[in-house]
Amino acid sequence: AVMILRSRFLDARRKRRNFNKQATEILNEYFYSHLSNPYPSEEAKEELAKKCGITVSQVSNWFGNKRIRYKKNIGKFQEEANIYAAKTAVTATN
Amino acid sequence: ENTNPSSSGSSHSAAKEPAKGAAPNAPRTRKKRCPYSKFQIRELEREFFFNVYINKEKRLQLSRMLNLTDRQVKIWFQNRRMKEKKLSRDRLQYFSGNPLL
DNA sequence: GCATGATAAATGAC
DNA sequence: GTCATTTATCATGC
Repeated sequence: AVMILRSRFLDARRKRRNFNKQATEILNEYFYSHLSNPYPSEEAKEELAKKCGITVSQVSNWFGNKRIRYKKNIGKFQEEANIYAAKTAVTATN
Repeated sequence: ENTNPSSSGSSHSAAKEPAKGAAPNAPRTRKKRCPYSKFQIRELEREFFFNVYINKEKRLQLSRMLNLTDRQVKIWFQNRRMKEKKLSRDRLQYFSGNPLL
């Protein structure tokens, strides 16, 4: 039984599964509302992890990938940026 | 299996700024990430198994054997220790609160 | 075929 | 030394 769990852990480590849409929404909201400094603190990471149902390491991975891929091609993310900018603007007015 | 560009040929091989002396205002270019070969990884892991912290002598010896710089071996051990720590955290999280145990 | 999450070299703060 | 990070690469999803 232990061996089964161990093997399950080992191959589950690198099996990649996309996050659900809600988690991605939460992460993107934070990223685009902190675009001038998209570096969440350790506490913010823990809170995001809890809300998204993922680990803190996964939050760090997501922001690392997001930062460099956004910087590398800002134009590709322009539409996405506008969407979340409008979304946060709406919530700010409420 | 590995055509390793780092630390090859010339014994002093500068790790950064391959540009010739033309530009004095060195725009220090970051060294490109170069994945190590299976052989290099095997030997590094073997040494890591014996001692997580490597001393200067073994570091120089390994760097010569694997055609890497001292700095590369040193950094590999640092990253490897961080990896081990993360693996421990993941293991703990995975097996904790598991009803099957 | 790229998008995406995870990992492997490399840097820098401290 | 640790450790968050940058960057490229890997592996998978779709």
